[in-house]
Parts: sequence; structure tokens; C-alpha cells
Amino acid sequence: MTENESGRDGPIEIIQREMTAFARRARASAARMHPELSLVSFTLLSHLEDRGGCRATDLAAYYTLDKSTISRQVGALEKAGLVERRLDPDDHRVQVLHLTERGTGLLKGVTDSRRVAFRERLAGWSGPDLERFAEYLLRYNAGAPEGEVS
Amino acid sequence: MTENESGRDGPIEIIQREMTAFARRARASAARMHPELSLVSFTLLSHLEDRGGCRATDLAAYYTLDKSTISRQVGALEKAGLVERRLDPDDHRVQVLHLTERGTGLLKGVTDSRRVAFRERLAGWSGPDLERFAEYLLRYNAGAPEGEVS
DNA sequence: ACTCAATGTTGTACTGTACAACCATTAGTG
DNA sequence: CACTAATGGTTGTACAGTACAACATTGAGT
Repeated sequence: MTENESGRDGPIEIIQREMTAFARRARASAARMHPELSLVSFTLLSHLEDRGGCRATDLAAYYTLDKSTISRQVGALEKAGLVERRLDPDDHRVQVLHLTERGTGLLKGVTDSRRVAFRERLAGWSGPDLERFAEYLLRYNAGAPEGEVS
Repeated sequence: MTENESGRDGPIEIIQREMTAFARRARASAARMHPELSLVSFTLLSHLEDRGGCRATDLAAYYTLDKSTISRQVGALEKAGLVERRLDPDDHRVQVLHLTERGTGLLKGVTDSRRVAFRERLAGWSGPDLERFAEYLLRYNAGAPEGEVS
């Protein structure tokens, strides 16, 4: 092994820098595009839609966020009428969270316009390049350290 | 063009989701790894090192941050002894920012340990895959919307 | 010389987040 | 069964990061 691992450090440096750059911008960028739904809210709502409802604890575990953070986020989403809490009849500690109709609608709008933005941004890419890039990202994120599953 | 642009939407959806997931985690992840230097501080210090010193306004423009944000960030970095402000003799409005010795040292430490982390995370990747992934990320970020150059 | 632009700092406010203390409820054990 | 422990959630508090607007200082252009 050479000093920089046989030239692997070049690409690694770039990957590090570019992922970091992206991360630094993403929140603000998302906020500019969708002032009505932050990146965090968007992902929480998406998760709710994917799962067809889940508990606050599940969200906390999935996103590695504190339960208090989730509690307040969900509180805000509820106040905005995007989410509703249903008491679980079997376990009265639990509130099952569901998208409201309004939440579903807003999520759909934002999802669509995000898709359009990504489509535009990736417009010049060939099909195979898109597929490889997607695959690389999956692989990269799958290797996330302990407890950072998404 | 079919409804979903000839199957391009699959990968696009994945790219969107995975980039977003990464962005959501990056800050907290960086903070866990390096409690002594936030992701933002790290990038500011890096920029200073790259450029060999620059003005607060340059940082603000480069990172699309408000000048007040930069002012306070730099203030904190200065208080921590990582950065020093030198009055520009030609223009007394300007402070040229430079890494201190301590700043250089800390930056080096964090940079190294980040490199190690990324190396580990990408350990199973082939050379060509690393290169392609790096290339894709560059290309992707180069296509960032207006004013989001890094 | 006067006005205008550029550089920064400070006051204020909001979001996202964590941690710790707490309440309510359920589960496990002697 | 009764008590203790674990689980689910909320609330108090604190901090980082950020923006916007008002301001002070300094330099530039007519």
C-alpha cells in the first residue's frame, strides 16, 4: 500500500468535500424552494406516508433524533393540520401518527415539485449514469456508521 | 417520452432520497465525530487554508451565508484562537482572516481523522467505482442552482 | 464635498436540536 | 397481586446556526 493507498485518496477527498458541500446547503436550499415545509418536516411526512402511519418513537429511532425533537416537530405538524394523532386503543401510551388529507396533499405537491427540480438538475445525465449514481449513493449511505440508517 | 421519462424517475427518486438522507444526518454526524469543530467551522477553516486567508465577505458570498452569520462564526473562531483578523492596510473596512498556528493544527487533525473515516467507509469500493462516484458528485454539485457554488 | 456603496457588527428572532426531569401507562417479577 | 422497571411522550431549558434589519465606519465616484 502506498502512502495514499494507491491513489484512492484523490477520489475520496473529492467525495468527502462534495458530500459535505451538499450537506451544508441542503437545508437552506430546501427552505428556499419550499418555505411551507422544511426538509425535516418533509422527511417526517414522507416516512408517515410510506409506512401508512407510525409512532413518534419509530420516527425518533429511524431518524436518530431525540424524542423531544420529534414531539415538537409533530406538534407543529399537527397544529398545521398536516398530521393527526390517534390514540392507540391497545396501548394508551402510544399515539399513532397519520397524515391528514391536507398533509397528504401538501406532501404530494412538494414531492412533485422536488421531483421536477431534481429532474431538471439531472437533465443532462444519461440513463446509465443516473443508475450508477443512484446505486453508488445507496451503497454509500448503506455504509453509514452505527445507528444512522436514514 | 413516457410518463416517467423513460424510466429515469426511478434513479432520480433514489438520488433525491439518498442525498436528502445524507444531508439530514451530516451535521449531527460531524458533531459526534468532532465535537471541537462543527461542520460549518470546519468548512470555513478549510476555505481559509485553501485561499491562504480571505475576507469575511468572501466567505459569505462563497457559502451563501449572511454576513452577520459569518461575523459571528468568525468571532467564535477567533475567540477559540483558531483564526486571526488582520486589518487590511489598503482598505480599513476590511479584515483579512488568517488561520492561526493553532487553527492550522486543529484543522489538520480534523481533516486527517475525517479522511480516515471516509477511507473506512469507502474501504470496500474498487478504484474505478471511487473515481466514478467522485466524478458524479462533482457533476451533480456543479449543477447546483444559482448562487450555490459550494 | 457630498452622496453612495461596501464591510462589518450588533440587536433580535426563529428553527432545529439535545438533555434531563417528569407524567402516564404497560410489562415483568417475586 | 403488588411493586418495580421499562416504554412512550411532553415540557423546561439551553445552545448552535441562521437571517434580517439597523447601524457605524470607511472608501469611491461625480
